[in-house]
Amino acid sequence: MMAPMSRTRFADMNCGIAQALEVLGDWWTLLVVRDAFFGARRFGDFEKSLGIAKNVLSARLAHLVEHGIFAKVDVGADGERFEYRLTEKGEALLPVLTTLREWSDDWVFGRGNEPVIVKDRRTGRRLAKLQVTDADGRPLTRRDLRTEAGPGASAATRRLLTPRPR
Amino acid sequence: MMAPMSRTRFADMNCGIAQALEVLGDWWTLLVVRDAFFGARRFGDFEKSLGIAKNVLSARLAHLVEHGIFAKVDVGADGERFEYRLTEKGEALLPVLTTLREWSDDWVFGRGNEPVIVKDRRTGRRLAKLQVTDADGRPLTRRDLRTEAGPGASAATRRLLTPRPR
DNA sequence: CAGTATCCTCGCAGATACTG
DNA sequence: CAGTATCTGCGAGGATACTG
Repeated sequence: MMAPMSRTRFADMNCGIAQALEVLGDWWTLLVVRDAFFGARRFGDFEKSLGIAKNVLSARLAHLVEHGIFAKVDVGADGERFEYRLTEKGEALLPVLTTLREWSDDWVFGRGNEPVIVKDRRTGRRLAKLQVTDADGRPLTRRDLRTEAGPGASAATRRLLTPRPR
Repeated sequence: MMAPMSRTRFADMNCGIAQALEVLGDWWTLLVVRDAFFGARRFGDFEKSLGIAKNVLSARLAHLVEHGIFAKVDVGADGERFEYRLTEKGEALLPVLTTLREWSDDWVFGRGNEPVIVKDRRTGRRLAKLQVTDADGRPLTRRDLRTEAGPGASAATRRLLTPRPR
């Protein structure tokens, strides 16, 4: 009986998508990057906005630095203070986040307050109706759940990463 | 002493990106979707091309069906045969995969055979040099690792999901 | 404030045997 | 061929105490 193997690594698959996922696929990773686009720089920024455990955040940041997505920059005028800043490689992830948000806008929430109808592409048959509601069952619109872009984000970035006005 | 909590769920975060990751964030999920774009339809198609365990694949497919990304279509002319087909919602994920692939092309591999230089965005300082090599240390180009698009993929899809010719 | 060090626990995933 | 059932285990991630 063979021992169960550890998780398969995608790094040696012959596919750019798999490669990207190997770097970005962890649960928190893309959210950390998102927060960076929203202006988070310091350890505490990420910690507060994500509500992530310190050790996990530490590991994620190290991982992202290791892969050249963040630069750990010494800004220690007074002592040892660091900031995590997006590199060019990191900033190149903006389109990935943008398309994720767009997909979510269109398909996880409705664009306005109408539910999302999931259809089979060929037959056109309705497969599911998706509607996000509040605790009382009243439908929520995408605007009710607006992402808050931090003060550090540029106007252009904020526009890209916040939900489209219907 | 409090018991450690289970993994944080992103579903109730006020952010479309988090919502999308809640659906797509599992390790295999986007690769399964990718294979669907490449023409995979049957259980065995995914199993073979991904080398994924049966039960895991089963769970992933069920998850994707549940979220309306795949439709489980009965094509049982002879008996009980099913196919998993992308719905409209599923097909809308193509831009997500495309931007992931583009990012990988540009930043994980070099575009051609030149290594990727990771720079700090502001200072311009070089942080890392990335180069994919074979077992003997010889640099590989992105073309050496070409993704194979299956026969089921349309020409347009294949073009979008395969590496750019340098 | 910015982490590091521990401990703990479930969730994901691998292997495999089994069913129609 | 298309799964389901079961067992197993790594490891990501949560909580918390501690350090400069």
